[in-house]
Amino acid sequence: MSPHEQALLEDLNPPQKEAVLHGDGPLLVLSGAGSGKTRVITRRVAHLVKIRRVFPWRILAVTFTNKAAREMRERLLQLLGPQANELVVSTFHSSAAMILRREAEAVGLTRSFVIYDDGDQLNIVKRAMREARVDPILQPREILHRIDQEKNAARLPDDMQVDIEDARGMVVKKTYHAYQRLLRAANAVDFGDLLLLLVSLFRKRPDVLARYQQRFTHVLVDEFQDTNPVQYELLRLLAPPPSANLVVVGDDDQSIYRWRGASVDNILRFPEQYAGAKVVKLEQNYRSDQNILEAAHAVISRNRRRMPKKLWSDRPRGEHLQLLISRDERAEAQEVARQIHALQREGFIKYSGMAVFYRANAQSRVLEEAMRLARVPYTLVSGRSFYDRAEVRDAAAYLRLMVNPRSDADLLRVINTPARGIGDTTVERLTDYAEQQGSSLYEAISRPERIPALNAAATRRLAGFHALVSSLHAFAQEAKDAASAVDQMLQETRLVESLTAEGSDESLTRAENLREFLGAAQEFDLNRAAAAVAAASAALTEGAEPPPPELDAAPLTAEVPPLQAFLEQISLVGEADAEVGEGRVALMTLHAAKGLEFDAVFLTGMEDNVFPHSRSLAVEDPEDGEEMAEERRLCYVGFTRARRRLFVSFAQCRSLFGELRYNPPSRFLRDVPPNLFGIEPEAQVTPRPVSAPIAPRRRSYDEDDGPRIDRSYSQSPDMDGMTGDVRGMRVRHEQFGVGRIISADGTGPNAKVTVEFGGGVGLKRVIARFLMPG
DNA sequence: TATTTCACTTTTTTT
DNA sequence: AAGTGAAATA
Repeated sequence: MSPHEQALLEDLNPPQKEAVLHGDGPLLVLSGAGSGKTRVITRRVAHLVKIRRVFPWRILAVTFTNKAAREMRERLLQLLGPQANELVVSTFHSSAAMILRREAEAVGLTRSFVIYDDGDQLNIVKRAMREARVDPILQPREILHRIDQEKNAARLPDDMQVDIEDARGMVVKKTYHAYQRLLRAANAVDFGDLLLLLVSLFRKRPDVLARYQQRFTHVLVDEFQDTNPVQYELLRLLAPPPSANLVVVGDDDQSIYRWRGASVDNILRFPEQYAGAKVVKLEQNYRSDQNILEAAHAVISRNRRRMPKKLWSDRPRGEHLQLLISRDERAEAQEVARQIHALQREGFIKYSGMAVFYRANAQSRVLEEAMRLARVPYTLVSGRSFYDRAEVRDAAAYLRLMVNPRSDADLLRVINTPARGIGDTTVERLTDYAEQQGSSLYEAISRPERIPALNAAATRRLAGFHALVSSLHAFAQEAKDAASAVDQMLQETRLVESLTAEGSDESLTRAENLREFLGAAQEFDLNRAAAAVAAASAALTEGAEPPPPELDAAPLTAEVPPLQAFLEQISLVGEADAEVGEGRVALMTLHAAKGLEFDAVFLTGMEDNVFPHSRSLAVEDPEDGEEMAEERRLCYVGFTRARRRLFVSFAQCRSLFGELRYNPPSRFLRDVPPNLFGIEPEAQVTPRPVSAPIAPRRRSYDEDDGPRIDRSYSQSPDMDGMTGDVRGMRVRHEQFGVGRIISADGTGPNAKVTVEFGGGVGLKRVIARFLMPG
């Protein structure tokens, strides 16, 4: 074995080595959380290139999120040096977009097609509904959702099997038809199209498919459990069963995108589909201390349909999990901030090693406020908040219009931004005319005088707007980098000036955002230049043979003009990629947390209806449903992100949706054995089996119609978190019933509190951990 | 046409 | 509670 090879296999355990060394043919790597799967993928790629002499441009590594792609690219750069730049490492959507751009003509698009986001999609659906003259028995949102589902399932409108009796289905199908027509007319695609159009291209054109099959002899997929049918179909086309070199890596316990059409079956049935596939299990966890791992296992093991496996680790037991109980969501956020401070003061864990998770984005606001107040540096990892701001979207719409003036959705967005006296009436007449002519809006305003029912002023303004767009379009053809195009656009549209002129604080911030947008373009140009240099130097790398000229070895992005590439990044990547925030605590949703790890993790909002989400509880038999199973997996993902410290936190009430809601602690907390919180089973007042909760004494209390708290739960709370503002908090005690905290002393598991109980019991001093929130 | 007001929905998670 | 969209008003 060469020293090179030895270095690549160093510090890998036997199954990891097996996966890296696996020769040709399909391979399924079942990798538990924290079992080093990224390491396996990257080492395997390095091994392919360095030892097995596979050209890097023959390797396609697909991930699910941009974060994962970026991380993988970085690690490969370390392992391979500049050669790594020739690999194709990207998300499903961006690699599909790259290929689609090269083959645009074959699917009825031009190379300069644009990618529509959510909001654009909704507008198109509304238009499609009008044009298809469907009964509005379904809301546009609902229809869009169902169209998305069709796309996820790899079905075009004609593939939809709808019973003629099924009125709703027919509405969806008709709208879907019109929707696709509108997108094509606008030279635009949505997220789903990126995958679906590529699949249908590959199906219709074996010659095109063959080119890519020949090029990509090695395909690797990360997070395979989250692929949906289109994605799987794409893989099957590119790397056909049963014998292609397809490596899929995943963990059925971490499948959290069922709602988006992902199907766990893909991973469960892979060994059948690719008969003879080798299966490797990675079950040793290197990340989390025992207590954390056991808690995670306790939660996930209640799911029925799982691939058999159990993570193990030789890591120490570590610290106990900590439960934080607060009165409401503000107190919860404060408490989290306090604990963060404490951890930071201890000095073992830096801000950058901590993360706060929540189920839904709406929960982030309070947390942010508390962090700001407590002066905890944080970054909100929310995919794309910057690019979601109205002014930034306006700017992006102008850019897309520059590249592709036919993009009606973008044109409508900015036709009166900044205000130029083109009102709803004019727009309505314009769209009517364009629809009737079957032309794009841009085309229609090239001769506004032909539009009937428009007055002279409106005609003049439309002509002016047309001149603006066509001037920008002309500029875009020449633009040599993204920043100059953005700069030109900002100047000609006077977007910044009009905001500055408004003078309000808010509009000044928005103007600032636009300058930041220009900055983002400049940064993009710099990165692109650097990448070009790196790619050029890779070609000169010692020992790298030039690819045979008859083969397509060009980087997939080679011919894409800079402005288009920038737009693509905006649509597909968002800002999370920009900077993760050094020295800052990360705030994110549980979904965004997938694939990451932190020394300390705070899991907030651990309440039924929040997490598990109310939607998963709204089904007939929640505990049995696939919804609950997915929430459980999400909880598992959350727990297993933590290396050393895991804090779970809930609030006794929170204002949700405008009103105060009292939610019981999350059922997932009940699954965690109390000893993991540092509570010894002997210390329980009255131990009872979870399966047979005894009716509580104080019936009057439990007869309210609020949600029941399983009393077995009262064995577990650790009142450590109940520092600070506990006075006045309502609590409940096994024997004494409900009361209100008067005062508290001490901390930790033995903290005592004085409580005034009702029901004639009066003042009592009790140990805090025998109380539960009431 | 532009601006203001008021009723109304919205909150699951992301490419 | 806040942001959106439609109706009412200037």
